[in-house]
Amino acid sequence: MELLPGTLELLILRALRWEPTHGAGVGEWIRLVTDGAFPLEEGTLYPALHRLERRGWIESEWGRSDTGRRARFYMLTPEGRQALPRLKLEWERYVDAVGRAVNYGNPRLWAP
Amino acid sequence: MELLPGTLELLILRALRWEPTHGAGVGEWIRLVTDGAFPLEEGTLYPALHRLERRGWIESEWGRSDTGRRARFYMLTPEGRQALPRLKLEWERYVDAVGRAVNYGNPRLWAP
DNA sequence: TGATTACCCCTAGCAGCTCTAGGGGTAACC
DNA sequence: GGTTACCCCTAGAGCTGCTAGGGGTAATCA
Repeated sequence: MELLPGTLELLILRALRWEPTHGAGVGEWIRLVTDGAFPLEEGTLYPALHRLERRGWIESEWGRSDTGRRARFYMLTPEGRQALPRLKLEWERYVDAVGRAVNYGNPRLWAP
Repeated sequence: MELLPGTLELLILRALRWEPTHGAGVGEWIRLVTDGAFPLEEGTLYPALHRLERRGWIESEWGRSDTGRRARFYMLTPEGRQALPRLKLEWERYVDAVGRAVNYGNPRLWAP
C-alpha cells in the first residue's frame, strides 16, 4: 500500500521522540511498529529526513551505530518537539473526519 | 488542512453509494459529513472524478439538478462498488498502523 | 427585460511527496 | 582478501492535490 504523504513526517518525529536514532533505525522502528504495513523504501525515508531537517524540526550529527558503522543520528529540535502533538492532533482529526464519511449512511436521510 | 492522496477516492465512492449525484453534490456531501475538515476545491474534485471514470469505477451522464441546471451525474459501476469495501479495509488497516505508531512507547522497552 | 447572482462544470500549470532504480563507502565476517 | 551486511544518498518519473483562472445557463431582482 502506498504511504500517504504527511503521515511519514509524523511517524519520523514519533520515532525520534526518545533518543537520537540513525536513519536506518528510524525506518526499522516504523516497519516494526506498523507491522510492516509500510514497506518504506530508503528513497522515501532519507529525503523525508532531509526535508524535516531543512524545516528545522530535526537535526543531525555523524556518529557510530551499534555495529560500528558510520551513521547520521537524528534528534528532535525544540520546534520538532513542539510540532509533534500538533501533528498528532491533526492526524486524529483527519481520521475522525474520514471515519465519519466511511461509516455514516445516506445523506438524504439525515441532511438538513 | 490538506487532503491526503487516496482518501479522496474513497470519499467520492462513498458519496455515490446510494444514488447518482452530480459533482457539486459529491463535494457538498464530503464537506458536510467531514464537518468542513476538508475545504475540497473544485480543482481537486473534478479531476478526481475524471480519474475515477477513466479507471472505470464510476460512470456519468448529463442530467438536470434539483434547481434545473445542467449537471453531470456520477454513479458507481460494478467495479467501483466492488472496490469500495476493499478501499475501506485498506483505510482501516492504514489508520490502525499509524495509530499504533502514534500511541506506542519507546521501542527499546519492548522491541524483540 | 436587462443585469446580476447562483449553480455547475472544466482545465493548465505548479508544487509536494513517494517510489523506482540506481550508486557508494566502510566494518564485520568467513 | 573477498564477500556480506550495514548505512547513506540522489535523480527522475509519476501521481495527486492546489491555485487560479475561464465558461455557460437558470433563477432572481431591479
